[in-house]
Amino acid sequence: MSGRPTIKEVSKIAGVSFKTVSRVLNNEKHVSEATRRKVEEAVATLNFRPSHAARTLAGRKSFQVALLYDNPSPYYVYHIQAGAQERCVELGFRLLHQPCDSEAEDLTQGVTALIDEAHLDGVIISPPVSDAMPLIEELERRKIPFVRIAPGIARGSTLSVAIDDVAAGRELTEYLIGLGHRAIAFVKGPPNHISSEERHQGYRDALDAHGVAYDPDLVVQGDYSFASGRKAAESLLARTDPPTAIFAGNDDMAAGALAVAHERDIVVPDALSIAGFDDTDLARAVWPPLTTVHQPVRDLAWSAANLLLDGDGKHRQLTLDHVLKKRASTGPAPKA
Amino acid sequence: MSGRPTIKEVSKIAGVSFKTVSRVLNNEKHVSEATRRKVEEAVATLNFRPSHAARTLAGRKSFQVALLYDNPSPYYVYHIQAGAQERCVELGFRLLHQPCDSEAEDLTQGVTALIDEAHLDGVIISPPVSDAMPLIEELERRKIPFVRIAPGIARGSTLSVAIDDVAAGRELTEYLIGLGHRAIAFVKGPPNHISSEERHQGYRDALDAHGVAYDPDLVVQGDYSFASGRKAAESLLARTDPPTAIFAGNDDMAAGALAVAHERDIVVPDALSIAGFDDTDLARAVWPPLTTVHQPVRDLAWSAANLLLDGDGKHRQLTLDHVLKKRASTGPAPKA
DNA sequence: CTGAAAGCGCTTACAG
DNA sequence: CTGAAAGCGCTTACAG
Repeated sequence: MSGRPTIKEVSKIAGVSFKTVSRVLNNEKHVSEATRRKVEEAVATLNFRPSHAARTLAGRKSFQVALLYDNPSPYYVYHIQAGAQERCVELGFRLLHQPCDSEAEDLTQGVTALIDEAHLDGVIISPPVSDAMPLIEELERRKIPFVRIAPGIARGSTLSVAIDDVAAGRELTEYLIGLGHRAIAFVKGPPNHISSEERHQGYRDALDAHGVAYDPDLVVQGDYSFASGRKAAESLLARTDPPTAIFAGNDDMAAGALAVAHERDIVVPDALSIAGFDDTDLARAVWPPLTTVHQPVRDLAWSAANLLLDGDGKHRQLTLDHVLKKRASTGPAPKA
Repeated sequence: MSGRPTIKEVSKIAGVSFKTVSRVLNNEKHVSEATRRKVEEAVATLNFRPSHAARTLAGRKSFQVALLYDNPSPYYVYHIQAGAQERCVELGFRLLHQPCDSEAEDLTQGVTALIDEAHLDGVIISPPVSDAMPLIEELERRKIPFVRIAPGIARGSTLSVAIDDVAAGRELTEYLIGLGHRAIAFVKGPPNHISSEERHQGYRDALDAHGVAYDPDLVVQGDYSFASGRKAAESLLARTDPPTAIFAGNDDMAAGALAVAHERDIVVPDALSIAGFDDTDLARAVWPPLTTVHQPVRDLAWSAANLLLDGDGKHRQLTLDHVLKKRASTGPAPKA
């Protein structure tokens, strides 16, 4: 039914055996330049495309890897996909985008099913799935190559790419301290996102280093959503001694806090400084634009794909640079 | 090397021929309940997963479709992916996420290559790729099943799902007119997004219907980006007779216009009303929240997948409802 | 309701 | 440097 030409038809036109066509397609050595050229011409003439299914079935590689994600942030997912996709295509691999539920009972089963069905050559795992330990352990047991993006737990010897969330959290906090702030609140992300815990650790480290007492009442649980940022800000600003600065674990929550400030006519940054994390589009779209930490999301995924498919096996853990972005949502602490 | 069990091993354990196992896997009729049960048990015991490559190669269906997208909006792409993915998985299909360049010379060639390599059963095409006519025509020629999301051109008899952008643009404009605005600016999206042209048409229709003169100087070209919204607002507000309302073709541009207003201490909505389109997360994250048109992005993609894979062949064009969201970024026109 | 044969379009050893 | 045989793990006709 499908008029797709096959390797055999190509071989007929090129006047060689179909095995030779296969060699050319796979860029094998030991093919004379003349033969190679003839085959390439025949391929172009027929507009031949090798069947991926046939290659996968016959060969020992599928040239397919999956990207696992479970993240409510369109911005994050979009850039993770773009970076991973770019590097995979460059290296001749297809990338399957696989949403999943990192908390689900059957996460491991679902992923191993995909691995088997699709004969996957490897898996790229973005947070928070990158910290789903039962899955990670099963992949190690089955010797499936994988790479983790921003894993917080047991980074160990597995392939991984991340930024230094602790250092970034510390830098941002130190910047706020430098502006004169002492009552600095922190809004945490969901517990299964280890990065959030690390940013919180950096916040504590900075307070300690500068002799500012850590006040647990100024640390509020959020879930990385805009709504949770609103809620956190409302509870913080309801205090008799509200903070002069709010450091939210990501930009969405910072935007939520900012909306609360606007509603209450609290001028940012004059009366209240607000900072986020990630430097998503949102950070530049709100007013005033958010002071935040730029995270190279796309590069993280690009590097992860590169490590998985084209790594040297030696450099197994990669740490990329982050950048503190000072914008108008933060300013000197108001005089008491 | 891979210890994957095959259909033959399942058949041995179940005590039937491997052909019968195939029947059970494909939910064919004419299998006794007892036999079916035995096979299913064997499948569970071995944790058997059929090889997708083998099924594709042997059968005439690959149970694979691709989603084509070329859209700089993470929000839009994320929800399009989620909706299409959900319905595909429900119907037993795998969805390949395929970014592409709708303006590229070799768009058609790239897509047909994917179709051949992956033996695709169909294609879901999101805007602006859904209006790349050379591609659409080639798919028709090759009789590849496809469905277009929000196509503007030649909707014709091809499968498609959309909202009524003209009506939505008209409603939003009428709302602004109802608030007393007469000098209403419109910021257009990029020319290859036909939806933008249609929203603009709705804007014109509303002006006409209410006897408001159409002023071409109040229509500014943008490209759906935040930055272009900023630029548009800057040029509009530099006029000696600036508009009292700005209707931006999407939320990102509206957010850009809003930022300009903030910078210049123009109070929104008291001195200037601003409206967007799409109702992305951004619309609710900025201050004041944007009046906009809610577009059921996820449903559009879900319905597109459904039409492609489970349609009745009769209802070929689907129009989903939009909703005007009145929020705080628009208000009565200031008294002259 | 169930089965034995052929074949999908490639790659993998193995030869020469 | 090139080729003939076998086989990957399934589905498709064709039988009975």
